[in-house]
Parts: sequence; structure tokens; C-alpha cells
Amino acid sequence: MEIASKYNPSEVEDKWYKYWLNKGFFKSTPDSREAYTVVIPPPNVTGVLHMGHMLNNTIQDVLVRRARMMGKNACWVPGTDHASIATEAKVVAKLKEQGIDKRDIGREQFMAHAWEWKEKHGGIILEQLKKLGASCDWDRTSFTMDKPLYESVIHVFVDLYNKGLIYRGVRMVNWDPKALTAVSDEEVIYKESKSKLYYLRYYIENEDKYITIATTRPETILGDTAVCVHPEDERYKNIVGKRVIIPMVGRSIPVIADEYVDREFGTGCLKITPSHDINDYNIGLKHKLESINIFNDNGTLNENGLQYQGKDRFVVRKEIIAELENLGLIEKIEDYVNKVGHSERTDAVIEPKLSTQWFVKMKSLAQRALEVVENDTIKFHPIKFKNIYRHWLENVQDWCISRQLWWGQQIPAYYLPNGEVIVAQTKEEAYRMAQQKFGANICTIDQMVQDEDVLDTWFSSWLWPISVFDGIRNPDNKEINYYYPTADLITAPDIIFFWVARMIMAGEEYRNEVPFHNVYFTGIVRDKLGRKMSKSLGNSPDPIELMNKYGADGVRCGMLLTAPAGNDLPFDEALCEQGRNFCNKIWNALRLIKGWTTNDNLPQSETNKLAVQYFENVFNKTLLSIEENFEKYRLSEVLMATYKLIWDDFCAWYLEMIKPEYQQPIDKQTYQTSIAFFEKLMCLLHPFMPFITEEIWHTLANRSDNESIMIENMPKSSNFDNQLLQQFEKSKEVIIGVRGLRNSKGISPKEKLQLFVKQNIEESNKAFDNIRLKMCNLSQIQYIDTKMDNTLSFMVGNIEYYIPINIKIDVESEKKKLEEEIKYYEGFLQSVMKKLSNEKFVANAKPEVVETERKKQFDVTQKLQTLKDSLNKLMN
RNA sequence: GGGAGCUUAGCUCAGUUGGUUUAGAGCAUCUGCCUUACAAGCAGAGGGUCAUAGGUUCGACUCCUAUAGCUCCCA
Repeated sequence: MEIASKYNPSEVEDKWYKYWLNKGFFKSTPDSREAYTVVIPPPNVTGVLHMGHMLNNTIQDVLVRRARMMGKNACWVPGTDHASIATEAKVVAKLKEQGIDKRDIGREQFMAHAWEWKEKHGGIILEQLKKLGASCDWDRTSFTMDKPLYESVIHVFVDLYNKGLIYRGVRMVNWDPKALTAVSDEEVIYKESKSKLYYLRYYIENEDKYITIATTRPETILGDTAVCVHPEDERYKNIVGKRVIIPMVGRSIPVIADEYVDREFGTGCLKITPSHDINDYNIGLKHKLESINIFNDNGTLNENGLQYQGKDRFVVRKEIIAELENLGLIEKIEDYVNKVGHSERTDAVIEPKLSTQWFVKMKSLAQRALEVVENDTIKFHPIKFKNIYRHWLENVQDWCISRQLWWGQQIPAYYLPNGEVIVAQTKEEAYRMAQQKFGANICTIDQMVQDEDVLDTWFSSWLWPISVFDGIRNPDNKEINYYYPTADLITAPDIIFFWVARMIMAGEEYRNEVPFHNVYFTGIVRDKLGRKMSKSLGNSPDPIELMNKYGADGVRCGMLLTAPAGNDLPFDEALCEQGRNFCNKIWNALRLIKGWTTNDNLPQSETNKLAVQYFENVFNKTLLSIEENFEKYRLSEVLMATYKLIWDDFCAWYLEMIKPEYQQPIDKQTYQTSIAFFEKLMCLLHPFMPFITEEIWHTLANRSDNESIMIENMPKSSNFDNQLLQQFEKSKEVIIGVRGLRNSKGISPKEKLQLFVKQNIEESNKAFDNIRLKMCNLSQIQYIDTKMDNTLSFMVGNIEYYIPINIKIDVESEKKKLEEEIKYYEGFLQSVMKKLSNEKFVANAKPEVVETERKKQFDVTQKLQTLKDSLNKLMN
């Protein structure tokens, strides 16, 4: 059989993905097996695959494929969320190109455009996931605006409203002046920025004196309604109760006292703008101050903005400073670093704004969500996220869920002409309720107006593990009962509050059960300089190109080799290269084995028998650690163990041990066992590198049409003989010793050597002689009783090995080598003796610890003696 | 400002309740090899005062305290 010398992933990957799809291997329906469910963290429908998705979905695929091979009914539900702000922004921009304003065409037409956009451009990311090898049940693909999910959201809104957990209220919200909507606290990113602290003079009414206030936002003086000082601040005691004049504006406002003021900050005088700062708002409430709004929704100044009306807030800041400077009302300007809130979606500077919004009361929901994590009903990996989670939930604020957008679930609240509001699933129902409550003639149905706003996208996502199985609308259906709770959630830590916490709340509220048992937090993928990968920095490689270059398997392997849970992943293409090289290594092992011929009459040699025994044991030992690490979600360690098992133990040791002479046949038994080993290794590796393992599995044997490695049984660990493995390790050391001597003396591997073994203790590993002969290219191994002269030598444990050689021995360098070794072991012996000569150590330490120290002492003393003898001999 | 976490080889990380031949791995580096599976490879080697300073202990990478630096979260 001809097999190419280099593995070519592109030929293989498409082929097998199609095969899996055609055979329906990804599909899941409820049956008698244990369910293993994973719901995808729904990516933004407008999104394209980035490195974070690659990491996240690779991990999910690993877990899902493994579960499937362990005999569970694995179900991975894919889908996307509607991303109201991001998607609406894209649609608005597209319409704008055509000269259309969304207000002109109205809600219905806009929605039609949005759906059209979604159908055309949405969900690219799901197609890209297929290239990665994701084994999702694509028939289950869900979208948060699909009818069942949409209705679930409405149902939950009505239900929570009826339970008193949703309310409408006037509050200071985070206003995004670009997206023209409120956003939740979690959607505000505080960035450090260089700004200025302006010191402004406010003259006291009817006096010639002034006080100085410090502010970072001079444009808001237009909305000032008070100046506040600390009640115990001696500097200002005499002016409390007086009035001051706002510079330039000329309005007179009171000077009030409140302990909120930090006397150390600025001048200790604080201007109060209740409409535009959350703290000022609270002080305003307390002191019953007037509230003057100076901004339009888009961040320009409104009719309260004097001559600045219509200009942007940042333009106005500059102009006001210029004018105040002209008026001589600026005392000084200092550089100042503060944190400024930006919109997560649009990056616009957030404007605190007073408005009426819908909120979810979080306190009771939060309490239950905290409990199930505290008592480990849900386990976080790594565990450190428990702290962060607890801290947030203990200080949780109510959740602002209304968004001033159209793309999303429109809030099912209907306003009556009398100002009352009715919340119901449908307008008809709301009307009936209105009639019941206020009388049949309260109004006509057409006079009821539905709330203009839509719900926060996370108000859809928090239901995701339930709504994808229709468990809100039909809480007792077969699917939800079978698949829920899901097993594992894999997500990035930055949405622990947005999403993870809220899913837990929804799970508790609507299923009375947690939504998942384990949460695996991935790291954030960064570039080599440690920067977060982002479009604006352009530092993110295109995942599709990476996969074209290194193969999906190579990229998957590269990502996971260095991605312990919760740790950021400094991405480097070299990692993918490592993955690709690994593929090639496996590929060549296949070429080697497939190149052998078997001979039925050939009995299995002792060497091969031993080699097989060795690999069987090392396989089981490694498998055990792999199983343990999977339990702990230590995937990169699992992969590394598998990598070493294949590369080192299988290729470098096992295959070299059994490899027949060139063009010689191998005995059938060893051959078949080796094929079986290879198959098992591919099963172990399959969750990580699905394509190449499938290709190799199919090449190793003739398979029938419906077979696939992805539905094979995962090997299970069994007992292993640790003693045999230890003997082997010693043997390997001898082999490494011989190779090392060859290397340092420049002796070709082709040159046959003799090995003499001095047995100063009875320990012998003669059983491994044949393997040593082969691996070291030796002509013979002899056991002797006395030291040999004029040879190269080395020690393994306390056994000395000699290799006679007819090149001249470099006495000086041999001497130096011995002296260094002696020095090392003397130091070591000293440290052992220090312990043993310490009475307290001997008295207090566990007996077995003392025993090992004694053994060390004995061994090292012997070894030193041997080394010193050798040195003496060399000197004479 | 409040909280959490981190600091072990050039890089990325392991190091399980303190004791296992005076710290391990992968990558990178260096040396030698185109040895009939693989140069995307083989063989070998070097590389660490475990951030710093104290303390507890017979014994500390591991436990405690302080300091420094970094990261994240919250306000």
C-alpha cells in the first residue's frame, strides 16, 4: 500500500465530516441510555468565528465526543442568540446606506429587514464550527428569536411580573447614546482614561466671594441644582444654607451639606447634577432637589443647553471651558485619571440617564443561585470562580431588562389610556384583563398600546438550557425531562454574571433544578504580548486560515496543549505547528506498521512478548491518569499524557522494540496486537483530534460502511504491573546511557558495541537483554565480577556498565566527569546525613520516611565507593 | 477605594493532605545525525536561591505573616 509520507489534513477532514453527518452520528433522541447534554453558549448571530470560539468549542467537542464513546447518549445543542444591540446596529447601518431611517419605515418593516439580514448573514459561525469538527446535533439548531424560544421569553416575563419579580420604575440607568438604549450594569466597561479635573468658581449670591468646585464634567453645570459640602468641613461651615450662582448659566442654587462628600477630593465642594450622575441623583432624592436633564438621547444637548443646544456633549465640554476661561471663572485645570464607563457593544461613553425601565428583582433569585454553587450541586472549574460568583451575588443589583430597540422580544406590557399597564402573553388577553379590572368599557383594544421596548438579549439566553428543549412552554415534555439538567457548561469567565449566574437562577425558578452540573471556565485567548485578541487591534489570526494551514486537528491540539482551565491562553501559531507535527508523527507510525508483512509461521519472540507486555502496562497506567484528569477537567494534561503515550511510549519505544529488520516479516501475534494498540490509542485521542484518528482507524482495518471511531467504545483502564514498568525504566536508563556515550564520543549508531555489566548486587534485568541489544545496537552483553580497565563506563543505580572501545580514553575528561559526579553525590549524602543525625528527625518523622533516608544513605554510600574506585583506577 | 487570584527553567504550565535519590513536563535552545516510518524527524545535552524577607516545623515549592510586582472582578 502506498501512503503519502506527509499527512494531508485537508483531504481527510472534509471527507469524514460529511461521513459523520450523512450517517447521523451527531444526532440524539431520548432513549434508555444516560443522557449527556451540552448546550452551546449561543454565539452572536452576527458573529464570525474567533479564537475564543475555537477554544471554547474545541473543549465542548472533546467532552461530547468522549461522553459519546463512553456509551452515553450525547447531545450537543447548537444555536445563536439574536444579539439585539449588535444586530440592530448592523441593520440600521445597512438601511442608512440605502438612505432609510428606521423610524420612517416603522417597526414591522424594520423587523422584516432584520429577519432578512439574519437569514442572509446570520449563522456563518455555525458553518465555521463544522470545519472545526464540532459534533453538534445540527437538527436541533436553535435561535433565541425562534417561535418556541420567543414565546418562552414572553411567558417568563409575564410569570415573573405576576410573581412580583418584575417591575417598572424610574431609575438612573446606563444610557448608550450611540445605540440609543439603556444597557445593564454588566454591559458597562470601565476604562481608565486621561481626563482633566476642572476647578470652577461659583460666586455666592449677593456677595463678592466665591467657592471653587472641582469637576471632570464641566458641561453638566447646566444641570446643576445644588452645591454640596461636608457638614463638618470648617472651611465651608458659614456658607451652608446660602446660595451660589452657577457660572455662565446664572442660575441660583443652594449650598447643602451631606456626609457623602469626600473632603479630601478636589476642594471639598461638590456640584450636584441629579439628572446625570447616580450619586448626585441619590443626594437629589435625599435633599429633594430639582432635577434638570440637559441631554438628548443621542448625547447632544437639549433645550436646557442654552446656546449649546444640539451640540454633542464632548464638543460642548471644550466650548464651555473656553467660555469659562474667558469669563475668568476657571481657577485651574489638573490632569486626572479616572475610569469612564463605555458601552460593551458600541464603545460609546455611557451617559447616566434617568428613565423608566423594566427591572428584575434579583435578591431572592440570587440567593438560590448562590446556594447551589456553595454546596457544590454545581461545580466550577477551576474552583476560584466560586469567590467571584459569590461576591457578585451577595452584592447584586436589580437587572435592567428593557432595551430601547426593536430587534428582540417586545415587552408584553400594554398601556391603557388611563395610564394603567397590563402585562399579558397577548394583546387579546391583556384586553380581557383590562376589562375585568376596570370595566368592559375601559377602552377599545386598539387604544391599548404595547410597550415599545424589547428585552435584553440575556433575558433570552438565561433560559437557553431550558428553552432549547421547550421546557418553559411544555414543562413536562419528553425531551426536557430526558436532557435536562445538562451535564457541563463551557464558557468564558467574562460572562459569569451575564449568563452563568442567571441561567442558574432561571433553572431554579423554572425547573426547580440546576441547569448544569459543571461549569468549565476557559481562559481568554491572548496574543503573544498578552493582549486580548480583538478586531480593532487586528491581532487575531483567522481561525479558518489557521485550519487550512495546520488542519483542524492540528489547531485543536495546539489550542488545548496549553490551555488549563481558567488560565489565559497566550496564543502562538507555533502551538498549531506542534499539533500538525503530532499528526505527522502518528501518520508515519501508520506508514511503518502498514509497511510490515506478517509471517504465520513466525513465533512471537521473547523480545516482542516483553515489548507487548510493557506497552500494555504503560498504556493502562497512563489511561488511569487520563481518567483521573478528565474527572478534574484537566484537559490539557489529558492531551499531554496522550501525546506522550503515543509519541514516546508507542512510537519511540514500543515500535522501535518490535520493529523487524528491514524487509523482514513480523510475527502475526505481535502485529495484530500492535494494530489493536494503535486502535486504542486512536480512540483515546479521538475526542481531541477527531479527523486523523478516524482516518487512521479506517486504514488500520477494513471497516463496514456504518462504522466509525466516534461510536467506538472508549478503552477503560485496568490493572498494571508497576514492578515491570520500573524494571523497564531501569532498562531504558541503560539504553540512554549507551546512546549518551555514543553521542559524546562521536561513535556512529551503526557501529556495534559490546556491553559489560558489573553486578555488585544481585539485581539483574537479564530478561531485557535482547531489547537492549536491539535498541543500542550491541553485539553482546556480558556479566562480569570485576572492574574493567580502559573502557567507557557509566552507572545506572548502583550497577556499573562498561563499553570497551578502541579509541583512546581521554583520562582528563573521564576524571573530571567522575569528580563532578562524586561531588554531587557527596552533597546529596550530606543532606541525607544531616537528617539522619538529627535526633528529632529520627524520633518525629514517620518510620517509612526515616527508612527511605536510610536506604538513600546506603545506596549513595555504595555508589560513591564505586565512583571513587573508578577514579582511583583511572589515576593509577 | 473594596475584593479575589497569581509569582516555579527563555516561554507556557504541573507539583495532590509538608518528607519519594538536594524540583518535573511540553515548547524553545545547544550538539551530533538526511540511521529504509517520520528533518513536520532521530539521538543526546544544558538550563531553576521555587518573587523577596521573616516565621512555624525535625523537615517548607507546599503552612503563616509582611513586602514588591502582575492579573482579574466590583464601585
